[in-house]
Amino acid sequence: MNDKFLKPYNPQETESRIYDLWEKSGYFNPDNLPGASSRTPFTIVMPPPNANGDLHAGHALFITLEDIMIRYKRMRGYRALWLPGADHAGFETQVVYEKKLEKEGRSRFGMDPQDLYKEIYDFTLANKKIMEGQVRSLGASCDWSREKFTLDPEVVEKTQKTFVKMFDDGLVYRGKRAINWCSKHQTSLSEVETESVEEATPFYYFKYGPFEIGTVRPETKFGDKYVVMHPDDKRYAEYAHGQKLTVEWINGPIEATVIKDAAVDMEFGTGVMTITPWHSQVDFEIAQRHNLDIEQIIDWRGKLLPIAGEFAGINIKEARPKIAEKLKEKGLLIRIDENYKNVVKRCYKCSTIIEPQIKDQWFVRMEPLAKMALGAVDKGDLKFIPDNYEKIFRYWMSNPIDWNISRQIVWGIPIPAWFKGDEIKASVESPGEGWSRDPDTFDTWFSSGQWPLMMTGFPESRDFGTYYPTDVMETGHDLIFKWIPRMVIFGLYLTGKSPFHTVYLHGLVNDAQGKKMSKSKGNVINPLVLTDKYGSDALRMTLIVGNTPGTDLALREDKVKGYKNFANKVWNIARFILPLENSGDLKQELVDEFNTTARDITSDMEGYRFHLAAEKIYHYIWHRLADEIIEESKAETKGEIKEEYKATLHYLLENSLKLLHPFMPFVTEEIWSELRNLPTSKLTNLLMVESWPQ
RNA sequence: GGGCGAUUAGCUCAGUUGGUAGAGCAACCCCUUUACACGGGGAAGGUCACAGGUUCGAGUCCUGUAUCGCCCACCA
Repeated sequence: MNDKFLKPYNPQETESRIYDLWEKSGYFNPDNLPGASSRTPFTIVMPPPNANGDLHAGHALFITLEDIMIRYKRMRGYRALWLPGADHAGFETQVVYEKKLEKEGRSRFGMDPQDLYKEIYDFTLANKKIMEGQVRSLGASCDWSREKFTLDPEVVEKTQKTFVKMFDDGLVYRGKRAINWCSKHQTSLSEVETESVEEATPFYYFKYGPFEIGTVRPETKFGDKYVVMHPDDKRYAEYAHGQKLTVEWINGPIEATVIKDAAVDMEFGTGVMTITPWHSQVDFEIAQRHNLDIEQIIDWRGKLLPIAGEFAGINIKEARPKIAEKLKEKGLLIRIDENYKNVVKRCYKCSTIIEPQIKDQWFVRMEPLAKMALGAVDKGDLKFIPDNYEKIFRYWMSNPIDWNISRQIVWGIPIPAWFKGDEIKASVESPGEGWSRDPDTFDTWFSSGQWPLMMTGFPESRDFGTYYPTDVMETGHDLIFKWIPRMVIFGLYLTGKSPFHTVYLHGLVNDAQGKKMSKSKGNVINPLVLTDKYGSDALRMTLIVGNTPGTDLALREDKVKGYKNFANKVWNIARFILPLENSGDLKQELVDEFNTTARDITSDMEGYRFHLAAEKIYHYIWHRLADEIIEESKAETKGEIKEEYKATLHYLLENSLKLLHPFMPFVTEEIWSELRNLPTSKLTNLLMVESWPQ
């Protein structure tokens, strides 16, 4: 027996060596597995980590979960393929990079877009490399030979072709609509990139001619020359649609026009409102219905335009109280309701209040696509774990809002759209002389939504035939709206098949007190610090045991320590058993008992109950094999082992290592090589390709 | 305003189809016994949020209540 067994298990000296062994074996690529062509494929596409920072605890969790599934299926005889990649993460990365620029006293505004792109590209590639090393350190048995990046030229071109196809199919349109504008980041954002927070906002009642109007946004009211009420509202029956009135307003008298529209809620406020179509989707729709003038009041930086007269150039935040004050001086302020609660949208990155602005953008028509997705769920082609997420998915798909895919940032895939006067064309290459390209880039989810297709070699390749549709999509439950629907939609639209049959959603990894980790709270736990200290196997077990799908997990260091002790326990079991001669009969009742446990664990693995499987193998190894069976095997004479136990102990150790391997791959593989007395240069007979106990 | 989830031992959490409550850590007692002190043995600890209901039987199913958490939402 190797001398290293005389010392406690040392993950630091073991893990990277074992990982190299696996990687060199070539078995991460399932085409190299013994009998590959006759194996049934099992495929997982790794959610590509954003290549803009270190791996966090959430990454560690998904890498562990997916690696468990892949290792299990590989041992079960499947052609197990796990496809790794990295995401350029458009807006996310640009925000990270802008912060970096800010620290250096620089700004992206005024920079040459080409230079900026090049800088972010270098930054991202450097991060990507570091990140890949971190994924390896957690033991991920993914096929690096098939790795892709969302900005690989081939991926970019395919992504653009999808847009062109959707344009031809009438599924994308260029249109004016109220978009979510972040005045700090100078870009539009999709619905999922904003967060709505309820806030107490003063609600002002102003006198507007003969009417009383309510608003939370006096600063938008300069252009309000339409006063709208419900056609059935008897209180205002004397006023006719289209009637003109002269009213005294902020900067003097204006001519107001009465508009009757059913969009007005008679119950709310006074039942009368003035509209600001450029800065509200509801108002914009009313304006379109009646063919009204639409005028911008607030510029792209959040300052008032010349229409505001004396207030022009003032930031809207400062302008609001000033304008209210002026209206009060003019005797037009009736009262203020200070207790009004209003929902305010903010940029999910910088919390800047989102300003609705009307802008020409590309939108994806969601309704027909959402119907396809619902159909897949109805047919049972798409299942969710835990299953309550099906309801959430259905709800979202039943109320789809057209998706704005235009972003005014350089870091992304260019939208292949071309303009010449009023003409619009969609094509990857320039249509010719005189056409200018849309300067915008795609929302990052437009490319990551196609990720399962890209990773499997859509539209035609040997891989695509073999590995698409994939099997499981494992990701965080926070992506139930952001990512999952988009992948399902693109998969169904482009191939007619859902890109996966099962969606496994894990919860958030919180701090030891169960509180959400955040940089501002300073409670972020770096998983790599834990693996350095206790080993990756220990962290993996910590993240799995007791962690049910969809439920958040509190990451406690003492738990990690506990599983480091377990790794050492396994090590010492090996130390006890390995020197014993492996011969003679098996004790059938112990074998039967083990097999019953193994079947139970297998059933948990098949049912995605990894938290139970992990706990059961842990319990068996420590409290049954070590505490009881090994103790029983000791003879009266010191140092002697009962003859009839020897072969059985070998049997139980070997098979326990197999059951434990998906969870704790490093320590089990290390013991296995000693068990098989393998020279480290020999790459066959690795535990990772052994058969799962039946 | 809707929706979802949670409420089980001091702490963090398990408990698949209903059958007299489990783990890890912490705390208590004993043991340096020749695989392991990153260890072993033992003891202790819960009216499973509350109130009803279904059932021979409910932590597990149904209804309601309370508290906490998360998500969604273009009523000015």
